[in-house]
Amino acid sequence: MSAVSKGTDETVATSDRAGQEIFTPHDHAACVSNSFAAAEARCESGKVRLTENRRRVLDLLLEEHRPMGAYAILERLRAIGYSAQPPVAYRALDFLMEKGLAHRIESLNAYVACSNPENCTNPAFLVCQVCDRVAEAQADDRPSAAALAAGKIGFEIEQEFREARGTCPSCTNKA
Amino acid sequence: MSAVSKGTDETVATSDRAGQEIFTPHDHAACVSNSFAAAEARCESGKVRLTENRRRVLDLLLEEHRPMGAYAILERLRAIGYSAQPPVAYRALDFLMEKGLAHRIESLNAYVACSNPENCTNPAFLVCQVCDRVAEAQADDRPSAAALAAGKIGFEIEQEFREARGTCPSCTNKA
DNA sequence: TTCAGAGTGTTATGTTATAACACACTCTGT
DNA sequence: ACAGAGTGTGTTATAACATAACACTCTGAA
Repeated sequence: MSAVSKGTDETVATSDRAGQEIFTPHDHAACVSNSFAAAEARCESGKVRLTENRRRVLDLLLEEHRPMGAYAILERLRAIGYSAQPPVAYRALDFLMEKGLAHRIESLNAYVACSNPENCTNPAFLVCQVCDRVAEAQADDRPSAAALAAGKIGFEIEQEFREARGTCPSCTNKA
Repeated sequence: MSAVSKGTDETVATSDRAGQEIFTPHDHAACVSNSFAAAEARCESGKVRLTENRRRVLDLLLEEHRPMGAYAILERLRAIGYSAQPPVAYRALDFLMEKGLAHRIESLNAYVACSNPENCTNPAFLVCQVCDRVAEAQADDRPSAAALAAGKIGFEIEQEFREARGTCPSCTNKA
């Protein structure tokens, strides 16, 4: 298994992290190596390991660079010659999410690799309903509407989900 | 079928719409009549009808006042003597969501009655992971982090999902 | 009165996720 | 060396959530 992408649209790097790198060419090889570097770093300290299975799933997510359902991941794993029952995918995904290397897109029941694992605290996702890609944006530092409401009533937030469905710029232009 | 609640915790009305009415006593009978009034109003103009099925499902959601899975709804429908296959629930829920009378909680795969159907545009949901209730807050008028990111890259947002998982005040106090 | 559109009933199936249990691997302390 | 704890895997089975498809009924307008 190679930690390497499919080789499409990975020519131009962008520095802005507003999310457009997903909908336009970007330095995908860097994505991959960043992500694996972060993954290894996060396993150094603890007792957990970046095992073969977990690598493979991370690799698939990075390669696709778009949300994948757990069963799509399983199919791919089988295609490359591994036996894989559902728990295999879910365990790997749980690990990756726990370590901040992947995110669940609630509105799609699907999973994506984190596009910025070094610096990912409050991601918001822009989900293109045409091409099915997802851009990950870092939320700004203003408290969200949910956080404000929570503060008012003494609700303690543990995790926020922010997702938006719509049409990405390149699909808008095609239409 | 009565458009009436179970009769618990429905004593004190609150006027603030920050969401606390879900986690504290409130005038539940008013909820119910507001919701049915809105439902009827939204059927006046069009060709669609607030049919028995749709009434029943709305009534159940209002009665529970917490998220219900589609299959929980089906169980309840059967319990009160109606045959009900999955499409029955999903069709009613689709209708209610289309008319803004119910919302889907993506992170739970569940549905709640809208707590403020007259004035509901950008709801954010606070989901208590202990008691399983959901408060619905109206988002403020600031653009969300997602909207800002979207604006920057020309992504056209159609719908936003804002959900937060955490612990509600009364469950925090019990702990 | 008939026709179109809206809604229902039903069967079957597709999709997503987890429980549970036996086993294997890898450290660590002795 | 090896026992024990903790971590991870393999596998079977099943739970939970959602939709496709088709025949039928109802209602209101032409």
